[in-house]
Amino acid sequence: MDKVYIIDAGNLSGVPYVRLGGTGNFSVFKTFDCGQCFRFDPTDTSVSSYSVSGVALGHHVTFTEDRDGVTILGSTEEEYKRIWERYLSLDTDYGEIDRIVTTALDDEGCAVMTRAAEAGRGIRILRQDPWEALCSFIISQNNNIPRIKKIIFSLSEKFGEKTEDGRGFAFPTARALADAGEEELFAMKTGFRAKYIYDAARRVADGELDLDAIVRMENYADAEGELMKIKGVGPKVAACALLFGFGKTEAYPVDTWMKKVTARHFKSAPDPKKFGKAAGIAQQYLFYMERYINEGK
DNA sequence: GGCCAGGTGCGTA
DNA sequence: TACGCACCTGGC
Repeated sequence: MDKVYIIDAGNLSGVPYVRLGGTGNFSVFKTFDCGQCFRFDPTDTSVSSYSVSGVALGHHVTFTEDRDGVTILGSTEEEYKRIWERYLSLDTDYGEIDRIVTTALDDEGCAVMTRAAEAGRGIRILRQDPWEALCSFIISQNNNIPRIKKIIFSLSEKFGEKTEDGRGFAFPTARALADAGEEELFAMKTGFRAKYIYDAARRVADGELDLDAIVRMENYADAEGELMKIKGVGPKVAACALLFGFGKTEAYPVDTWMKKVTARHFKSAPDPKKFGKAAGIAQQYLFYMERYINEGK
């Protein structure tokens, strides 16, 4: 298992950067291509390197991978340790997670999971902001990724704070969206989801729903139940929010892709409980394998 | 022009 | 409990 370490840090025309080594088990491409996050776009896709840029946790950054490692442009060494190491889950031992994922099922299931883990190796579950994850996956329902991104971008542009470097916009707070009101949200092309976003924003802004308390909840069903009080939040949206924003790695979102992959490779759907806290990563590996197959590569 | 997209709520049996 | 169907919008 590779241990990620800082190679060096410095400034590039006034913009701070950190270079990381030991990133063999971290793929920028797969992490930002697996549909967990809607705020990053590819900015450099040349043969020898790959970059994505976007806003997370209120900061605008660029993540670049090449054969030497990963560079974070827009981050000091201090910010890496305080923010990005955790955001990217680079503090987590994925070797151990992969071991669980590939050994938890029966022989046939393990064979499938071994292939899935190979396909998805390098994916990291991002630790995103709880509110942003919740709101983003409400928007994602019955929707496609380009349009989800577009809606989130325009919501951020209109109701979010500008980032420090002035290159992007933070995701709007629940208070900002609650104050905007349902009609304003509808005007942002959110469609029938406007009332759902508004319901979520209002509950969070009013303190009726305490997202930090949900982060601290030990019991998954309790956390899921709390989120599902919101209109428009069912098991799938709750699972995505809990996995990508609330640190609940036992969450196992089942969507149309997962139904396809399950039907294709398993006699009967695997029981996510068997993966324990690794269920979310198992799900991501299966999901990624299915998308990879469908892209015909 | 109709169908579909990383679901959910609601009405009906 | 278990279905079927509508839902905003944009892209094909």
